[in-house]
Amino acid sequence: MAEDVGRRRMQQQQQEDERLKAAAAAVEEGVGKRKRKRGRVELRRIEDRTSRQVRFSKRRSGLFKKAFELSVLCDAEVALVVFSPAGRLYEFVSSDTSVEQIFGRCKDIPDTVIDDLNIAARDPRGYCNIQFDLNEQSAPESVSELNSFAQMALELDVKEMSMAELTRFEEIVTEALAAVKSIRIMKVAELTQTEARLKRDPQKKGDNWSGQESGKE
Amino acid sequence: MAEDVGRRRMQQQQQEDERLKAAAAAVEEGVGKRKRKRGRVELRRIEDRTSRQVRFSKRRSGLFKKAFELSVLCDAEVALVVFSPAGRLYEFVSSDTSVEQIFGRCKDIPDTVIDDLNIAARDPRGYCNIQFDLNEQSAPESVSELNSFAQMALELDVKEMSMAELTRFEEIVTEALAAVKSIRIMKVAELTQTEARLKRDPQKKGDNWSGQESGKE
DNA sequence: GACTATTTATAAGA
DNA sequence: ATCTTATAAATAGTA
Repeated sequence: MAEDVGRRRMQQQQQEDERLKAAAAAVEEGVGKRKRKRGRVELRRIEDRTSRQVRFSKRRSGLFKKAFELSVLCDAEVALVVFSPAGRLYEFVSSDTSVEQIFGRCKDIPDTVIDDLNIAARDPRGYCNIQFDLNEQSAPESVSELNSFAQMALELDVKEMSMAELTRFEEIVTEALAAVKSIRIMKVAELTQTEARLKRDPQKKGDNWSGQESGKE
Repeated sequence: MAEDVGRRRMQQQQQEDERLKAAAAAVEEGVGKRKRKRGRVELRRIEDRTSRQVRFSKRRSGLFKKAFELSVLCDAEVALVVFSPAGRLYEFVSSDTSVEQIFGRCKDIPDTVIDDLNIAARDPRGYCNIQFDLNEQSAPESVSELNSFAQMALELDVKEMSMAELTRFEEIVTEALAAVKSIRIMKVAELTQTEARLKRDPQKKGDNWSGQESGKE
């Protein structure tokens, strides 16, 4: 790590820190009604009805726009469905196929959790789910998973979470558990075999774009 | 950066024009030196393969983040599926239901086209999908477990833990997961009951803004 | 993956 | 809801 580089990062990091501090402060003083800076929002359910409605409208627009742009720019198929709290449904599909068709394609493909945002990736061809490959870091960023969870747990009151938050939280904990298990198993293997010499041919976990991509994505 | 304050609208319009002109110019002069300004992109399929891949990654991340934020902030159900050009599938679902379930809900609702962005809205009024009727059970007050775990996760470096620590940690996470699950289940039951009650007494909604929205369109 | 220059998105206000 | 403006985020291009 270069020192000067770290200095640069401080700037961006400051924003994160501020958010964390704000969240922590909000938790401490209970129901914060402080005057936040414009544009900044803590990631939790908006309590005020009107405000929530407005934000829903705006953000929904933004989300659909983004989805549309992604589909055009990158020639990707995108299907997006949003239920408002009132139960109204909004949907977007990039191609001429229906939502059901696109989603029907999901079924036969096994899951592979990719990151901490509840994104799962499936590879339609040659999916071989490697559970624990001791030779590799099968739990690469899982630690960050734990950290994000821990952070979330500290910032939010679990009992006050909305369904979406709770669901998300549960997913994170699930991932965290998987991560811990994986880490422990690797540790066991490490201790058992002084060295990793179980090196068969490291199979590539399928390709997504050009065929040679290590790690995630 | 304050010289242009007060002319935002004009500027935005100008930017649009610039984009169009630039695009037209680029087309005219063929493959010129099109050194586009940063951050600006014309809305059409990116030809360069590598560039397309990079943008896909970045924008996909952004899109999923937005989807997640919308689900949390506005307590909305969101289902998002993206197929990369290579056929890899990424998906996000906000609630505890599967993608298929959420999209299954779309079928019986008549469409209403909203705008030119292929967004359709459907009003679910009149159909029922309540499935589970759970009786509220003992609330697992193991929230403290979660907090202790969170604390632990933040203070300790998971990768540096001893076997004993790891094992203990795994236990805690397991407990935490159980706690979160039961909390969420209870919440689901809660919501379900509320929902059922609303179905009977449509008068006393007051939980979302459906009343105001119902007149729209 | 990181670094900025810019553009976008959007939270408050009016 | 609409428009404006200040700020925060996203991200295109780069090394």
